[in-house]
Amino acid sequence: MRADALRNRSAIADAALRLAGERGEAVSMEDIAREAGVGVGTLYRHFPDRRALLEDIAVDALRELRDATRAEAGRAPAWEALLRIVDHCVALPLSLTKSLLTDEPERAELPELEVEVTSLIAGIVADAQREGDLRADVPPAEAVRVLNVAVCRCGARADDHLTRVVLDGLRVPKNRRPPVWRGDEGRGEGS
Amino acid sequence: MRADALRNRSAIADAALRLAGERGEAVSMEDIAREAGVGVGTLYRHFPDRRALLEDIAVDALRELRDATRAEAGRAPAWEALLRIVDHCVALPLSLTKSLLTDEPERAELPELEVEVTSLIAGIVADAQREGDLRADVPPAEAVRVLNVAVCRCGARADDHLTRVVLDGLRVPKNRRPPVWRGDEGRGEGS
Amino acid sequence: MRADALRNRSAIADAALRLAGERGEAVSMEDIAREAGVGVGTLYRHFPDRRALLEDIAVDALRELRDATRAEAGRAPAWEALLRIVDHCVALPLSLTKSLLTDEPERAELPELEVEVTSLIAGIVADAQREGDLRADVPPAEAVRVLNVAVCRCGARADDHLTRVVLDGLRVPKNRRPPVWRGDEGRGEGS
Amino acid sequence: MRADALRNRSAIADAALRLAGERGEAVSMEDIAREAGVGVGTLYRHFPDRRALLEDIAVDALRELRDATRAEAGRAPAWEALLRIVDHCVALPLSLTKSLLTDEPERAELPELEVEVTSLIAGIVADAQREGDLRADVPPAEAVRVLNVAVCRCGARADDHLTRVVLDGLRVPKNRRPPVWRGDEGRGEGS
DNA sequence: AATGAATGAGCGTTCATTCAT
DNA sequence: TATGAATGAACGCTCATTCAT
Repeated sequence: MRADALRNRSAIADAALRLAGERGEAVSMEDIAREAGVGVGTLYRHFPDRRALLEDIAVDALRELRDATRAEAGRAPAWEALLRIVDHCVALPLSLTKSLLTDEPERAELPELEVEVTSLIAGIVADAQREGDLRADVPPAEAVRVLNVAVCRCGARADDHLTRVVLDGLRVPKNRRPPVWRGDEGRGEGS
Repeated sequence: MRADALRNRSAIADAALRLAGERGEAVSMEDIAREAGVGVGTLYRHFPDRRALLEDIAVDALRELRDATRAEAGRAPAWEALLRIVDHCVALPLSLTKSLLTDEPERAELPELEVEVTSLIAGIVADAQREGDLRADVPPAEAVRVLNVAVCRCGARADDHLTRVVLDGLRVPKNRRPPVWRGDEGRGEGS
Repeated sequence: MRADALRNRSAIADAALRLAGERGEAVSMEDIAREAGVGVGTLYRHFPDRRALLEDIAVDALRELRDATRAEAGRAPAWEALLRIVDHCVALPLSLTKSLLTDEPERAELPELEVEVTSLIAGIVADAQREGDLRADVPPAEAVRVLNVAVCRCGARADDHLTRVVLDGLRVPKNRRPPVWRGDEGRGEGS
Repeated sequence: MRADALRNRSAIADAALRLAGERGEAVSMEDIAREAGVGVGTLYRHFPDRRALLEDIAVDALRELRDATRAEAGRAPAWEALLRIVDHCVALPLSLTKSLLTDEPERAELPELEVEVTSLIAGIVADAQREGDLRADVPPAEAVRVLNVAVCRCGARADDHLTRVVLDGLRVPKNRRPPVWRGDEGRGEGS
C-alpha cells in the first residue's frame, strides 16, 4: 500500500513537472492527474492544493541543486565547479520556482533553500574571484543573480549560447588585466 | 469624446502593460479594466478580445523598437548603437511578444515586425563584428538571439547586470586576440 | 426637425422589423440602429427600451390588420373576406406579437387590439358559417385561434400550403353535409 | 455514482426540455442547471456546451419519433397510422429541432434522423393516398411539410384543433370527389 | 486508498441601457 | 437633437477543489 502510494506520488510530481515544462505552469490539475494515470482525488490526497504541488516540485529541484552545490563547494578550481553547477541547473525546472518565491510561498523551506543555495554558490563565486578566474568587480551576490536569471528565467530549455556568453562575461580573461566594469552603471536599479 | 476615448484607450493599454509586467500575462480583463479606471465594456469597445489587446501592446512595443533600431542602423561605432538599442529594449515589455509570436498571432504585423527588427539588429551586429568590437565567431543571428533572450525573457524588469555581462561576453576585448570560443559546444542544440 | 424625427422613427421601426424577420427576434439594438442608419442614442430617444420598440412594431402590425379587418367586416361572401384577411396577415410579422402578448405587455393597446381583431375575425367567421361556407361545428373563436396559429406562428414567410390546407379543413364542402367533427375531442386541452 | 450520474443527466435533459418548452430556447444554462437541481459544472460535465445539450434533446425526441413511426409504417389503414403519429408528435418538443437543423448541427445524426423520419412519414402519406383517404393532389413530401409545420412550429404545446383541421384539410372526403386544389396557387413559392 | 462526479467562483465576452459630448 | 463611448449585469464556459461512493 505504501509502495503504491509512493509510486503515485512521484508519478504525479513527474507528470506535473513534464506538463509544466511543456505547456507552461498553467496546466490543469485534471490534466496532471490524467498524465499521471490517476484520478484527481488521488492527486489531492497527496497534495492539498495546486500551490502545494508546485511548491513540492520546486522544493525537490532546489534540494537536488543544493546537494549538487554542496558537493561542489570547496573544490578547486572554483570556476570549473561553477560550470558544473550551471550544467546541473539547466536540467532542472527552476523556472517554476521564481513565481513561487516571489509569491510568499506556503512552505518556509522554499526561501530557506533558496538562501542556502544562493550563498553556497556565492561562496564558490568568491572562490573563483580569489582564484583569479572571475572578475572581481562584480559582487558575488550579483554574479549569482546574473547566473540565476540567465539559467532560470530564460525558457524551459536553458540556452547554451546564452549561458556561455554570460559565463564569458563573468570570466577573467587569463592573460590580461581584468576588464574595467564600464563606468558607473548609471540608471539601473543599482549596481 | 474623441479625446476621452483616446485617453481611455491608452489608459487601458498602459494598465495592461503594467499589470502584465507585474503579474504575468495571465492578468484578467476585469483587473486591467479596473486598473485603467474603466468598465470592462469600455475595454472591449477598444479591443475586440484579450488576444487583440495583448497583440496591440506587442505591436506598439515592436514598432517603437523598430523605429529606434532604424535610427541606429548604420551609425558608427555599431557597438555603441547596439548598446543604445539594448537600453531601449529594456524599457519595453517585449516579454509579452514571445508567447504571441509562437502562438500564430492574428495580426500579420507581429511576425513581420519581428523579422524586420531582427534583421536590422543582425545588420548592426555584423557591422560591430566588422568594426572589430564584437567577437566574429558568433553568427549575427545567434548574437541577436542571445541578446533577445537576455533582454526579453529575463523578467519584466530587464536586468542591467545581465545585459552588461552578456554584452561583455559578446564583445571583443580591445587589446588582445579574440577569445577562442570554448571548444566545440558539445551537447547544446548546435553552436 | 419634426420631419427628420419621424423619418428616423420609422427607419428604426422598419429596420427592427426587417432584422427581426430575417434573424429572429434576438437582434441587438446596436444592429437595429446601424441598419436604420442612426446611433443607438437616437434609437433610445424614440423607444425607451427594447420591449417598447418590439411592442411598437407589433402595435403597428395589429393596427394595420385591424383596419384591414374592419374594411372586410360585413362584406359578403364572408368566406372570401376571410381569404383576403389571411392574405393580409401573411404579409405581417405577427409572429413577433405572440411572445409579447403572452408576456404581460407594457402597452395596454396590445391586448386590446388583439381582442378587437380577434372578435372582428370571429364575426366574419360566424358570417361564413351562416352563409354555409365554413363548417358550423367549430366555434368561431376556435376557428380564429386555428387561423392565428397557422398564420402567425409558422415561420417568417407564411406557408401557402399550410394556409390553404387549414382553410380547406375549415371550409364547408359545397355539395355535401358538413363533415361531423370527429368524435368528442377527448384528450386535448378542451374542444 | 453511476446511478446518480445517470439520474443527473436525465434531470438536466428534462429540465432543459421543460424550460425550453416553457420559455423558448433562449433559456440560460444556469437556469437549466438550477431547474435540474445541480450546479453548472455538472451540467457541463454531461454536455460539453449549450449546443450539445440542445442537440441531445433533439436527437432523443427524433429517435423516439422515428421508432414510433417505424412501428406504424405499413399498418393499414395508413390514415389512422398517420393520426397516431401526429398524436405522438404533439407530445415531443420538436420545435427545438428546427433551428438546430437549419444551423448546421454538430451531430450528423440530426439531419440523418430527420431524413429518415421524413421519408417514413412520406411513405405512410403515400399509402394513405393510395388507400383513398388522403387527397392525391398534394405531393407526399408537401403533405409531410405541412404536417411538420403544423405540429412542430406552432408553439410548444401542439394545438389539437389545428392538427385536426389540418388533417381534415388533407383528408379525402369519403363520399365525394376529391376537392380541386384551388386555382394555380399564384404567388407562393410554388405549389 | 482511489475514483471521478459535483460544485461554484471566476473568466472572457456580449449587449441593453445611460450619459457626456 | 444625435451620437457613440461607457457601463455593468448576465451569459457561456473552465477549473481548482470537495465529497459521495
